[in-house]
Amino acid sequence: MNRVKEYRLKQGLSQLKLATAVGVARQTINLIENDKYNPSLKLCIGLAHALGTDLNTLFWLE
Amino acid sequence: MNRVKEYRLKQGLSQLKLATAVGVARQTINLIENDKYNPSLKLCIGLAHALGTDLNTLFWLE
DNA sequence: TTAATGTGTCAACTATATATGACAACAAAC
DNA sequence: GTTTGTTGTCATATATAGTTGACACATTAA
Repeated sequence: MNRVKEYRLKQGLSQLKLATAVGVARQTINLIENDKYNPSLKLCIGLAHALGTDLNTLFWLE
Repeated sequence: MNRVKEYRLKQGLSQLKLATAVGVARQTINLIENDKYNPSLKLCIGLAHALGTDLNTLFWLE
């Protein structure tokens, strides 16, 4: 589980807009949001920046 | 850049011990510490747990 | 109705994270 | 002066992250 979808919607972005903002394919965002796989650190950092937040907020769920 | 080496030494662990604690090869730890590549989120989370810290501390360097 | 837009998913491909095995070089210990 | 542990690095191999193109199914607007 992660909070990518929550923060994406908070910013009013579609999967496609977030994907192009971050330089990946739309499917990649979709798979991450649905926990279908395991993104790279570089992509996680890109997502955190694009969504105005940080790694812990998006991916560190204790 | 990341703080994996710093926190590994803080815990008195060798690359090998950290690698086996986290379930990867020693070379993988070595490459991450020397910024030779881009680990997966799952591995980053494993490292954070093994080193008693969190994602932001290890990988969110602003 | 038709046209957009957003999402979920599939198949096939390419790029790269990670594994395995090995070697050199150094240090500390014996 | 040779063992033992640690690190850096190489080369080859495999698993999987991420791409591209496409389709179905909604919802909303014209």
